[in-house]
Amino acid sequence: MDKDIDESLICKICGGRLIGDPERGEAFCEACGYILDEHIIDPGPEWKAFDIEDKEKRVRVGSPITPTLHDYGIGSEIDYTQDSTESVGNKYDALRIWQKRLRTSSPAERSLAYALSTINNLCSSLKMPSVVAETASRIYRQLQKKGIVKSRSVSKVTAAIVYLSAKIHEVERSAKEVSEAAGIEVKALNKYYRMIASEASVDHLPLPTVEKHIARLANIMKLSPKTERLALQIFKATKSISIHDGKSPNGLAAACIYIASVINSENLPQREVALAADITEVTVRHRYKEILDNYVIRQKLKPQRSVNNRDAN
DNA sequence: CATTCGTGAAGACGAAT
DNA sequence: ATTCGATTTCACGAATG
Repeated sequence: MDKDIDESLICKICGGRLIGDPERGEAFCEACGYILDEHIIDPGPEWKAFDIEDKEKRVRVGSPITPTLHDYGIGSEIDYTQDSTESVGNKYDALRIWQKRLRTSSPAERSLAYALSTINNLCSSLKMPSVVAETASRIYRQLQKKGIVKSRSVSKVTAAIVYLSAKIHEVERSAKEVSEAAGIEVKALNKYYRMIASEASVDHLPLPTVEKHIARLANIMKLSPKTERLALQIFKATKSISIHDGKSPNGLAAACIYIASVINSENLPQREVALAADITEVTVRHRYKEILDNYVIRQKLKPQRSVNNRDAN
């Protein structure tokens, strides 16, 4: 049964047999106890570059690092068994102590570890892609360095950071959703969000989001592609005039969808779009009335009647 | 009956003072 | 810090089909 042992299953130190799976870094030598690698190596892609920053930062070495762990997942401890019998053993004892201190003993590190696990929990309960948690973790580190998080509620700070991170990655959730998942007040979330958004060095929040709201709402209420396209069309057509200023993007998106559904005779109840957009029917009514008051919606059955753009400038 | 529409009062928020 | 204006929400009733 030894014949199917290949080269990689031989211990490089003593020539003994390796137990386990060396491909995943989980193997150790039967004879001398040598551990091939103490890390579990993800055999998948070593890193994913979501943006330029990631491309610069990630190196093609070692197990994938992640900002979501307080030591970036690269923590290791100096083995007690190795070298401890040599004359320099005391040196290693000292190193071991220092390493322990650096890893978990400083208050900053401890709170960081706690905050990052809070972030991870929040992101997973909101079903967000892992990149959101990673960005959130990076932001948290930034703010901790600047002393922003000191003496502030961890749950509120982390919630606000996740909220911001979701915006950055264009998987925005409503303030209500995030605050519920974090177990804090919506008002507190917004307060901390404002503070954090101004402190964190986030270059550009991705553009205004009415179009994205339409796409998101269309997605969650399973709108027909036809209606979604029409809703977008309506928004673009009405965008130029002043009626959109200062209105909530949600309301605009909901109104466009509602109008589109009526035109396509899908006739969604206002209640449904309002519910999906997390606003009230009244707001939907206001927006859609404004749009109808200012624009003539051309019936598609009689396209020859009206002209395309009555409002050139 | 369900849905839609209109309205005043009230809360929340941002801008201006 | 307070005031003011606009927006959104709530609560209600009426109109529509």
